[in-house]
Amino acid sequence: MEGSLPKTRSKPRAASLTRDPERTRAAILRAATAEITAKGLTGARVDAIAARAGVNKRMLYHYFGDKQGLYLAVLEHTYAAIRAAEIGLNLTELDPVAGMRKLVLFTWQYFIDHPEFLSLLATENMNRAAYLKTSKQIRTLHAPLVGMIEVLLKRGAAEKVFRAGIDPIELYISIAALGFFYMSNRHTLSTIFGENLSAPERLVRRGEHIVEVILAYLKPTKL
Amino acid sequence: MEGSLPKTRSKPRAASLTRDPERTRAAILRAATAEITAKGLTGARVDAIAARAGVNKRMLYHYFGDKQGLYLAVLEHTYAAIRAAEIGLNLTELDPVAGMRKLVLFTWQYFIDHPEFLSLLATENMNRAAYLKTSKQIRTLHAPLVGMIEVLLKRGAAEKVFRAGIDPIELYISIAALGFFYMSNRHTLSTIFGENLSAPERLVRRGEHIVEVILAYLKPTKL
Amino acid sequence: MEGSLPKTRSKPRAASLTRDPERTRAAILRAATAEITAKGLTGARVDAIAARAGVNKRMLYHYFGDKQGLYLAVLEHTYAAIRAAEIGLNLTELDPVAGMRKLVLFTWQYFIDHPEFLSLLATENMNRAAYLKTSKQIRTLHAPLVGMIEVLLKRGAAEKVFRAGIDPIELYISIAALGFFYMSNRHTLSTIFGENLSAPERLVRRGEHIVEVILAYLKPTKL
Amino acid sequence: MEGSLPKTRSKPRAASLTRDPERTRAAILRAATAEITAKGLTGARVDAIAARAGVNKRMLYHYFGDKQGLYLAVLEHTYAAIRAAEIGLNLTELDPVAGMRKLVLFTWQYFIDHPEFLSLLATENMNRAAYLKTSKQIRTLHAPLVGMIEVLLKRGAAEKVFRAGIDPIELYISIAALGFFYMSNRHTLSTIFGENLSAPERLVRRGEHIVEVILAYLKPTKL
DNA sequence: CATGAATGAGATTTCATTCAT
DNA sequence: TATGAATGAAATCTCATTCAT
Repeated sequence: MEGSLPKTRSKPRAASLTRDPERTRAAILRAATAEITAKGLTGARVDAIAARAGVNKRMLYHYFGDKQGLYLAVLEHTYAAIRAAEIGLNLTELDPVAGMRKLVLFTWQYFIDHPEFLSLLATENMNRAAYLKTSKQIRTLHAPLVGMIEVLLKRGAAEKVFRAGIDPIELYISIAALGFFYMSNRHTLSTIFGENLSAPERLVRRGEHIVEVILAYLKPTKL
Repeated sequence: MEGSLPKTRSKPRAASLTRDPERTRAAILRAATAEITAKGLTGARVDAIAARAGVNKRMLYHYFGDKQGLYLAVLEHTYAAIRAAEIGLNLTELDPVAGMRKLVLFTWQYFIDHPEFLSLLATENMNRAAYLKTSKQIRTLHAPLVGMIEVLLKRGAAEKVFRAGIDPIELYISIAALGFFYMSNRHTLSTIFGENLSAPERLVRRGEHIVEVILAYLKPTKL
Repeated sequence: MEGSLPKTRSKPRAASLTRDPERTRAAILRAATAEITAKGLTGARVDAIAARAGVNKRMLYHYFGDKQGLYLAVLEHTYAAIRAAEIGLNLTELDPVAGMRKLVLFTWQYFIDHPEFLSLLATENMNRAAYLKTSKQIRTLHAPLVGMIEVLLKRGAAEKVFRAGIDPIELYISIAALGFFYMSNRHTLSTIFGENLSAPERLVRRGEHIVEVILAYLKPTKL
Repeated sequence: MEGSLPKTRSKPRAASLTRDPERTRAAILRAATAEITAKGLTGARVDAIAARAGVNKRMLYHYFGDKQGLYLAVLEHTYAAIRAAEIGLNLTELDPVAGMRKLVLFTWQYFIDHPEFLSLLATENMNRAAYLKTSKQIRTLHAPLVGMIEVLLKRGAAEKVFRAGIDPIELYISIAALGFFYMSNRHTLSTIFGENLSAPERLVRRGEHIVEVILAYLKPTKL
């Protein structure tokens, strides 16, 4: 009978914290992202990642093969995140100036919110993009972005609010550059200029500056 | 308390070829710069640096204390080099627009010519500028640069060729950003945009673009 | 920022024989005690300790952090051993004179049997007890010893077989001194006096001498 | 003429600090004694000795051959010093009790004043007196000391102030032990007993204790 | 006599990875 | 699935000693 008094209790198994493969995998990935973006690929320690994830070291190898495999997983996961975020941007429904402003500010805010993305790009560039080159999806994923910018530029030129002949890739690199460099290099810049560039109000001011620079560049020259 | 006489060590052999401390120090610094900028601080190997410099490993410790001391020396030396080059520009003798153009193009060309500078900054920022903050010279090293830009901006405003109220630090960060990001991230950018951003003629075009962006931003708004 | 994927390391081979953490830890501690007491802290070699323990060198760091941590463990373990042995004496059940005699002879025999204890103390005193001072257990470890001696002295005074007013710490230092110095300095003493102080019968005679000295000191002065 | 105005001054040679072999040798010996007694033989650093002596490292090798030779010189010099001090003790002119008291207090005070002597003995004993055994003088140097004690003991026995049948070597070892151990182990003893054994008034008290212990031992047993 | 740069051997410590349980 | 002890290779750093100047 089920309702009877307990006799000898069955030895309870040690309460394994996870036993949930998905959770374990996710915890490792999160820990690895933090560790690798903080210390770089060679600086990151496998032991530290396992400890941070609260998981046995052996599990890293079980799920990701080796440290390099873990790095690739982190990279893919991080890129996937930014792609997902970009989907929500419906620039083409706005007027050209408002659309451009939105793109610029979105990009800037994304860098503020995702320092791990900046770190990872730095790491990957030091690596001469060795991994990224092996990815087939990456390339096609950026076509829509360039397309969106092209549409904005064309409509802006037609409406005489933008100059004609702007190269969308050159422009996008500049939009990214103005935010990326500020955020990725804010520690050295703060040190050499003796100013705290990470202060929230300073970030707002930087965002406005970037918008100004980009819009000034796009503005048609008056006769 | 220490017992047992030490084993007599084996006799060292023939001494070095140089006996020229300055040369040795410089060779180590050069080798360390190359190795550290290629592999990062944790990725760089002390053995590799010594081998590249053609000196005994022991010398690195003799001259620089330890790996971190060597890294700090590389960092200071690299920063000093760009700031020294900037001083040689003599911008204040030119008219404001020409002076600004010269500064922008110099900065851009410097990044092209000194990829090690870009790498080192990336490494140091991953470290949250921990080493740079310990350097006492660094801060004063940058005052002249900001001063030069201020002079240019003031004279440009007086001559009505620049807008008034431009923040020189904000401006310098943008000048640097437009070149730095392009060069430091050229591997990933080339991959995602499917264009070889390292081609010489492409670099020239980027330089012109940066000048355009900066000058458009500085241009006074017509009424 | 760290670039360049790490070289894949060569695959480790067959694992150890034991897989018995307690045994491994104990083996390392035993080997370290032997090596450090024979050569001193700086003279002891980590490689030699690992070899003597029959374990991989890496394990020393796994269990004890570093060489200093290992030294501290040796120190604590060695002190704990003598204090534990003392507690087993049950002195308080004997009459005062017999109890004191037993304590003196026990202490003397302990020094004969544990030359590593003498060496370790010499090493640590050269260090100005720097390591011992960091140990939290050590202090409390000695309270029982002093307590035991106090009880003996009080009972002896009450029974008029000991003088009153004896300081237990001063007394214990003298008990230890008379044996410790003889054993720890027996090599130089044998040399300068031209007598083999390590001969078994000589050790017995010394033990009797120490008992005599201590009991003469404790004896109440007749009027 | 000597009184004329100076013309071109002869280039003054850099003011070499020493150029005085004896001074240099003595400085090295002093520095080596300090370093070796503080850190032990293996713990002492050749560089540190040279720096402390304010002398070029090469000089150590010039004067003493190698590190081991330097150790031997330190040992010899230190022994020579205690021998010199003992010469002034004219114990045999005093009455037995006063003479014994003087010997005990002299020995105690010598240990207080010469901690380097204690350290060196500890080091040499760890070394199993390997060096001391090679010295031919050492042995004969201690005969007078033993002789002095024998005379005191005999006269004391004759005058019925000392027991008969005391072994002078056993006694001397005890006299030395009671002071040596206290001083050489004062760091660990202070730590485990939680009392500052190095305080000046504490040292005075210890001296009195040692005298008491020794005289109680020598006292004839009343019938 | 004096300097200090240079050396080779070897010390301690770190690391990604694997294996017994 | 999960644990953490164990491993070999290689990293950083130290040291007594020698040599060119």
